[in-house]
Amino acid sequence: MAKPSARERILGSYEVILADRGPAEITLDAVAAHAGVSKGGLLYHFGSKDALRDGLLERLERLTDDDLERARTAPEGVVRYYLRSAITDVTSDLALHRTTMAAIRLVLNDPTAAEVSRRCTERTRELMLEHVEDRLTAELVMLVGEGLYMRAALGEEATESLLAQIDEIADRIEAGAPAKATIAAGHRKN
Amino acid sequence: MAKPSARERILGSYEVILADRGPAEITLDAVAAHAGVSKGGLLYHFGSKDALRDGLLERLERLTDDDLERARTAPEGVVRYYLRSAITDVTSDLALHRTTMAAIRLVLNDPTAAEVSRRCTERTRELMLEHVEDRLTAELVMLVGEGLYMRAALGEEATESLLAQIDEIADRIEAGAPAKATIAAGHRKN
DNA sequence: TTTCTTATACCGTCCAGACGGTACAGTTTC
DNA sequence: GAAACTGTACCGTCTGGACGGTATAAGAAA
Repeated sequence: MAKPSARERILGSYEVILADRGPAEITLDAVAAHAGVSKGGLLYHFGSKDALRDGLLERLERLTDDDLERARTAPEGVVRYYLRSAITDVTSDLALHRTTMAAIRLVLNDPTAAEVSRRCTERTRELMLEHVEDRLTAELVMLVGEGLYMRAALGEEATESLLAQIDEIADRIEAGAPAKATIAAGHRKN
Repeated sequence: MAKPSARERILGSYEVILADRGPAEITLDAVAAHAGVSKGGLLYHFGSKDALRDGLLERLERLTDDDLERARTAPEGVVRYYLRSAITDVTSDLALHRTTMAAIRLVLNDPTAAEVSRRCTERTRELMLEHVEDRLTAELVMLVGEGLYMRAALGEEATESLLAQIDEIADRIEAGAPAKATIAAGHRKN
């Protein structure tokens, strides 16, 4: 990967600036400069700022699907895989994490772009539901994960100390879940 | 209450636009129009856009402190109070919620303003630590709450169905905590 | 083999409009 | 009569985006 295509580089710069400096500082000039490309060059690949946004969201969806596939086959199970990556990603340089951070910033800046992000969450939730005993467990795992992403987005230090406690977290969250066969002994919603 | 001062109205409009439409659409003109005030009038009260931001963050800090005081004396306990308001606030029109949403959008747009928000989180965490048995419990409660705020900020529908499950959520999270006192049995107060 | 054509991948400049902010004179409200 | 505005006019800067030009390489045509 000595030389990623200019297009990829531009998209990467877009993400980095979004994730590190926030939407307030994202301009075509800034992206072009960071990517080592002229503004004209940038506009050759992405005809508008909106196209840049669409490119990011597209990438987010692709990377998320890849990650869900990895989660599905993770030996530790979906719950622990999800929690682990929500914690680890904060410091790791996984492409998905950077893309996610950028997307969060983007969507919170301009709520009209929220659909893709919602779709990604929804798919994660579906996968989670297939792998836990009840709805509440899935909900809590998701919420803890979203909390971690929130912290990362707010620029708080990584909570790496949680890494060693993943098993305990998962155990606690699953603690009250009904045993395998039946769903929720009191309330079920449709 | 029939007529809040123009200053308060302006700040309110600033919050509403931030929370509903996002930082991308916040301009002095938009705020002035929404508040029913001329641009000159706006600038009379807030000499610059930054002053508007500072006003919001100041209000956030004040409302947060008020809320922490309420949490401290809530009969259901800090944990349940915190979870309940993180769920309820999504739909309720409490001033704190709107201010928080606006602040989240603001901070994620311009990370340099993150300090106040961090301070509020820190104070909440401290209170939480005083009222739970161990660190992990506090951490999980906070994370679930932050997850809920994240969802609200992303514009997802309120998870009101969780309201009925607050006790179960709290029980699960506290499940593995070293038992200093009876926790799961009933509401514990301090 | 040289020339012409076409496609791709850019560069650099320019411009209209938006935005933050200033200035200030006039008007209403307390 | 002061404080709290309104309204208008204006300025400098930044930004997105349009546009025309350039370099290069690969084929097709002569």
